[in-house]
Parts: sequence; structure tokens; C-alpha cells
Amino acid sequence: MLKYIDVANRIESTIKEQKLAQGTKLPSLMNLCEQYQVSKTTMVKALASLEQQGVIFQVQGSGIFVRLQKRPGFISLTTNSGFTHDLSGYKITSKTLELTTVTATSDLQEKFECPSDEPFYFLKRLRYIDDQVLCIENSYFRQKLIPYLNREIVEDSVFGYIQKALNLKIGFSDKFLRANTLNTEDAELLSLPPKSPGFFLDELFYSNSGVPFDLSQNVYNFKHAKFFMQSINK
Amino acid sequence: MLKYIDVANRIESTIKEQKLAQGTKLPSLMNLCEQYQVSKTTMVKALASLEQQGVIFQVQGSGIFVRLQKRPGFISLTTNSGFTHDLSGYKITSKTLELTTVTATSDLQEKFECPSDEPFYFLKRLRYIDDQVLCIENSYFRQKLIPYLNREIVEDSVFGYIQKALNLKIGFSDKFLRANTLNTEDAELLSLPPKSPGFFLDELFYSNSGVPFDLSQNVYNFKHAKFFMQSINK
DNA sequence: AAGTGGTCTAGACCACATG
DNA sequence: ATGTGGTCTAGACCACTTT
Repeated sequence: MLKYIDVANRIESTIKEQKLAQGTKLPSLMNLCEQYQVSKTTMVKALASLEQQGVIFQVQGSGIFVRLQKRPGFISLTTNSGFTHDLSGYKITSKTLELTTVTATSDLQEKFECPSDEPFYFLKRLRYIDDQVLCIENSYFRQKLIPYLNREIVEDSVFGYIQKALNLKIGFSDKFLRANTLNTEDAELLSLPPKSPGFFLDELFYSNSGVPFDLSQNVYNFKHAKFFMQSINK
Repeated sequence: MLKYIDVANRIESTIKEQKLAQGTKLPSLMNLCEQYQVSKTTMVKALASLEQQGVIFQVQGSGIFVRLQKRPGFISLTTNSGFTHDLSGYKITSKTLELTTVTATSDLQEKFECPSDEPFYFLKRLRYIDDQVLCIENSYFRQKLIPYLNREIVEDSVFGYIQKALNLKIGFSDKFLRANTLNTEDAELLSLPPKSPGFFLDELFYSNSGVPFDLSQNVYNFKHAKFFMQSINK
């Protein structure tokens, strides 16, 4: 475990355990260095990481302060931990509707920069929050990188499997967001009246070496899905 | 100008001028250090900043690569430069509908942690893209921090005025996103049929010392507004 | 003036990828 | 084995805020 990550985690845990309010002042930089027995540079890096995550904010010449991070009921777009983590406290379940092999559509060809005969796993599932439909997930996994998938893996955690069994590390992702009217099929799946609005979130995931391996096209129930993100202007 | 920011800007400019494609390999770290005459640590910091912005991605043991950043027609949620910047190439205009002084509603009291008699400027305006309505902006500026506003300032750039004339620096912001059915008034303002979907984006801006000073509640026309964000999983 | 966060450096060492 | 990115350190110096 890297030192600055470890220190960052420990500071974050302390903040959460003590339930410090937004704006609470933390000990000074040099003070924290002594407390955690690391150099100034390492502490600066740990704090920069926490600031990026929205856990704290730093004011030059003044101090280090707690920033309110979690908003109960909101799905975080910043932290990529998946909404099972964001929505802890709610009952999250899922149902697999389809798991098949398909070849690249024109959309996939463009997004993955691949030929039309490249094979993908297509996974369609519903995700529920407290037994109400939260979203429809349409995922395309590139078989070049994910050579095998089955229903068991999918019922558990695809990303967990990808990282542990295949040792494929997630590097970064692009997200595309918009609203639109639901089509008949999606409205029905989401248990909503025809022509209800939908929140559309497309995510393209890249490995740590920059190769795209998963496109997820998600349609969220507007009544249950609210999103949240934090940014810093530096 | 800080050295690492300067170096980062220069590298970014080079990438854009040369129109390097996604995946193009840049010179090695040490190579870049020599080229820009900075220490390794400073270059690491410059590159970390570019990686965070989505301009490049780094692969340990392998190299530094260009990441495709801008998606034409999409509004970036990551870079806080405002959509006039994201949508360069389109004609962006605006029309002020209302500029009045109000006292804190219960929503404002909660978000700003302020008493009910605290005064705010309320600004309502429409923003157009190529002469079509893109969004309705409802902004509340805290008079404690922004003591004066008039129509002239508002027609120009509120954030430019805040930063230059008032020397108030933007520190960070919280964003809340959801879809919903438009009410009659908003649908009419957006030139959309009744009960069309709308993309709702609320933004709460904080000063660099952590004081919230602006709440913007924005309703976007789902036909013209598409959003984009990049994240890294490290 | 004192205290606090932020930048920058040189250099040692570590971790990963590629040939 | 070599090269590449990444971490960590001690310490000098800078910029901003508070008293």
C-alpha cells in the first residue's frame, strides 16, 4: 500500500468516524506530518488526493477544512465505486435479462475503433432499489479483453471479476449524459407510463493501458435516480 | 504564473496545435524535463494535472499518451469553463428575464446555511445556442459576497465580474443532476411541447475559502443539451 | 511578524512493461 | 536488463491569511 494513499485513507476514516461537520478545521500540515510520521511532500500529496475526492478543501494561509461529501440518496458521478456503494442503506438488487454474444454495431465500431466482426458480450439487466426499478443497463464487453463471462459472474460483480480474475485494471472512463423521452419498451421495463422522461448515462471504460473494454448504456428511472458530483476550480 | 501550470499549458497547446490523435505517445518523462527545463517532480505534477483534466493518460513502465478530450457539441461537466467555451463554434447568446432582490427561501437557507432574511440577487435568464433555447438559468447570488449586480454586468459575464471586480475566487462546486417532466411554464420558455422531458442541473458554487455564494438551478432543453465528463480511476 | 498552505529542486529508490 | 512512470525525502523558498 502506497504511503500517501494509506495516510489519505486514515485521515478520511478519522473524519467519518468523528462525523466532523463541513468547515471543521483539521490540524495544520506540519502537525499532520508529525502525527502520521511522513514528510511534508507526502502529506501534501495525500491532502491533494482527499481534496480531489471532495473530502476536504484547503485554503492557503488559513487551514485545511472538512468538505461535506456524501449526499444520501444521490449516485456519485465522481467516485467510480458503483452505486451499490453510494446507495448503501438502500436494498440494491439486479435481474439479468440477457447475456449473449454479438458483433460490433456501427456505434461500437466507432467507440472501440474496431472492425465490424469483433465479438462482444451483450449484457442486459435491470437494477432495483428497494424493489423498485432503478435502471436498465445495456453493457457491451469486448471479448478481446474479457474472453469469458457467464451468468454466475454477471449475477455477482462483473467489475470485481474483471479486476481479480483477469487482472485487468480500470484506467479511466468517459461519461455521456442526457435526458430524453423513453421508448415504449424501456418505459415498460422501468414501470413508468409511456413517454415518461428518462435519464441516459453512457459510460465507456478504458483499461489502465488505454484500451476501451466496456460500453454501458444505461437508462435511469427519473423518479429514483438523482446524481451528484463535486469539482474543484484550481 | 506557476511553473507546473505553465508547463502543463504549453504541453496541452502543443498537443492541440499538432492535433495529435488519441493514443499518440509523447516523449518520456525525463525527455520532457530536459525539453521544458524543469525538475522531474515539477514535470510529474504538470502531467498529473493534465491527466486529471483528461488531456493525457500515463501508463507506468510504458509511456505518456494523448487522450481525446473534447467532444464537439457536448457540454463538459469536468472543466468549469462554462459552456460558451465548450460550445465554441456555436453561436451562444442570452436574454435576461429578471434581476431582483429576494430573501432566502427554505431551499436557500438549507444550502447556504443562512437565516431567512438574508438577501440574494435572483437572476433568471435564457441561454440560446444558434438562436434556439438551450436552457433556463435561475441563479441566486449571495449579497453578502456579491453586494452589487446590475443588468449590464449580467449581460456580460457574472463570473468574470465576480473574479475581477470583487476579487472573489471560486474554490469548488457541488453539482446535482436529474431528469424530470417540464412544468408548463418551463416547457413554454424552452419552446417545447407540454410535458417534455427536461435535464435539471443544480450547481452550488463556493469561494476559495469555502463559503457558498451562488446557487444556479438550470433546466436544459433535452434536444440540444448533451453532457460529457471524464474521470480517472486511481 | 508569525503561521499556514503551496511550489520547486536533486536525488534515492520502487514498480511495472517491454524487448 | 533496460527504460519508463511513480513514490518519497529533506529542505529552501514563496504566497497568502491572520493576529
